[in-house]
Amino acid sequence: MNKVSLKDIAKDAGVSITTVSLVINNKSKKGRISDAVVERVKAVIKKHNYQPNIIARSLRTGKSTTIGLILEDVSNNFFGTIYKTIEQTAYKSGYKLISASTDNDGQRALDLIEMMEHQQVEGLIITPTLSCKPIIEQLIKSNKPLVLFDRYFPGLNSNYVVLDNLKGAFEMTNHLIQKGYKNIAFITITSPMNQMQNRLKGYKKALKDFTKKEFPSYVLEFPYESTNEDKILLLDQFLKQNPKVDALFFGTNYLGILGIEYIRSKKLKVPGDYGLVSFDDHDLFKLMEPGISVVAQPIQLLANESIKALLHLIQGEGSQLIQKNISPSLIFRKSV
Amino acid sequence: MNKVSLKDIAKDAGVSITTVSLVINNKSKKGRISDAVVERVKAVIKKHNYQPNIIARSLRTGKSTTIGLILEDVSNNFFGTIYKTIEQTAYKSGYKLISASTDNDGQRALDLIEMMEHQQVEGLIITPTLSCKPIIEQLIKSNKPLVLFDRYFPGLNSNYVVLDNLKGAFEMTNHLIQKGYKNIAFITITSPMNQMQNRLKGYKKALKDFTKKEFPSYVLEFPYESTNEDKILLLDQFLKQNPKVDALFFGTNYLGILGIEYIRSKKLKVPGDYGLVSFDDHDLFKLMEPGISVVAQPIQLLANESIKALLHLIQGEGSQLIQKNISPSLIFRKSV
DNA sequence: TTTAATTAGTTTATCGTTTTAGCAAATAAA
DNA sequence: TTTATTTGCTAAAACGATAAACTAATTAAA
Repeated sequence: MNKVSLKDIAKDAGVSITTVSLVINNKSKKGRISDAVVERVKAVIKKHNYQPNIIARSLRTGKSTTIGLILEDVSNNFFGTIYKTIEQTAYKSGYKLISASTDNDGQRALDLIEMMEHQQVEGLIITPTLSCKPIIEQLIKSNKPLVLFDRYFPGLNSNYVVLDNLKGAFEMTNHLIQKGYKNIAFITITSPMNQMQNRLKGYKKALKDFTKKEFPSYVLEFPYESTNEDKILLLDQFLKQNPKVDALFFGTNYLGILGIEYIRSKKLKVPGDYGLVSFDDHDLFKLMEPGISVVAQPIQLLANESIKALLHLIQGEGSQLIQKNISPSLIFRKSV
Repeated sequence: MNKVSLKDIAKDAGVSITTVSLVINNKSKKGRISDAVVERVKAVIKKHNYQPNIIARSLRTGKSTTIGLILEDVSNNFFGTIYKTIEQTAYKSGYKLISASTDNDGQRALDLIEMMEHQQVEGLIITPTLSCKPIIEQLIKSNKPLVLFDRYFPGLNSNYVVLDNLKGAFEMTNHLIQKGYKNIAFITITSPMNQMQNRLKGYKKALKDFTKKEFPSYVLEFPYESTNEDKILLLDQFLKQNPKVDALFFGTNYLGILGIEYIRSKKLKVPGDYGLVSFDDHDLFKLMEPGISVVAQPIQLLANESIKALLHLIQGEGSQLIQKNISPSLIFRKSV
């Protein structure tokens, strides 16, 4: 290889490698290198277009300048955007990123965390699955810089950045109430992680806060492992058993899409037969006729807060817990 | 740090670090280490849950076991899926990935390639922008393992994995002809890269091959920098100037979506007023009523071929050029 | 019996940095 | 003038692995 090293630069500049190293790391003051020598060395560096070998540097300093990012699924627009935003900030700050998707597979999540540890990442941002709890406890104990994303474990004192799911569901339910709907159904999926539970809580809280028994709660929870066909069937059953229901609030965007398919197959009208809203925005909700009102996540903000928090932890500034509940923004379209 | 190193294992097992290293790298045969010692060492490794320091290994071997992946935009489902698939295969093969998005920004693409070189990636998969041509030429000359993805430079002898865009456009145009459309418009965007040009070529080839002057060609090319509003306006103008047009073939999915918005705003019917098809699949095309027929890219296959090719190059097996034109699959829905 | 070959390891150099400790010369203080 | 301090720089150790060269003991061949 024609790669130039410190040694080559040192020889060409007629100084020791230590001197070159000091110049590169802007420690010439501390190393008491004269301005003349600094200039000379810099010139030689430029001449050879020298860049330090980061692997050697990592070995010596013990810092990999690598961050691990574990998401649910990068191929999905939400996580893809998160990834892209985090990546950009990380690079700007001199860190590289290694990332992977769990697809909500508990074992895979554990394997990935271990793999990242092995890759000597300096810190981790993780969208955890339930299975991660013990290992996350360990990581916290060992003082590893760690930020949970999208969901967290209420019992654990971890750093996290999540959407304020409760608030989002609460406000959207209020919106439906104000629009005159009396029998609002919340359609969700049973999930062991707290983000889904908080959405349900927000819905229930809205009903409770605003009413004197007028507003009954209708909750349909799909089993976690149910297929799309199962869900359509369950939804059909549910709506037949609850004919009074006049508005549907779907707990995630893919449930919302499923709902739309159902509505269409039954030739029902939105907002005529049902008011329809969903958690999480999606292209389809924007482009459909009518557009679907949603509780949208401020994706860039979530990503920025996460990486900001992690860099803060890595750089060891302060040791307070960072726990951010980011407010969602409601987007009103024509489906209500 | 409580990190155990080769030295610790060696001490505990009562052997030299070389012996441990040989065991770890499965070179005990070549190093003539007795089975008994191998077993003892392995036991100690397991006991300490030792994993070699990959940074030290990289420094010594000169291999970073890192692959660079430069895509157009990971937040978009197509590239996100590509990323995810490549990542999985890479990890399985012991490589880690560092990736980034260009957003089709020429300067950014160049910066990213340089950054990846600095990170000492062993090979690169790149979705190039026009600006990349010179640096790619250099990379080829320096024998860097390199696979272009999604598009390539016809003049350069590079490895690549791309969709057979010509074939896709050709077949879809034929499909429209067979369905009885006589005045098919191809709506595309001017792009300096060859993938868009090949789509246009495929469309023109189909018209030429199948007809004796019966089938005129109608091409609308949006300027590269036009806004969505510009495009809608241009489309409106174009259709008014060409009232005979009875089918619209959009060159990319986001143009297709734009087309659908236009159709909707004008209260036109598909396939009544216009047959409508698009390149690249999209959720919306599946879920709309009617579903839109598309030329779909076999995403997993494209990703697998790319990473397979790169690993092949990195492992230095054979030096023939790898140039894959992957056939698209046409998905027929109700829009024709 | 002597020599050669094989076996089972070890010693040492090295990858390219950073960092600690140290050495002269120059300057300041006593 | 002698001693202490500062200035300007370098030598050498270390990070944790791999790989080439080497040693000593045993076995096989001559």
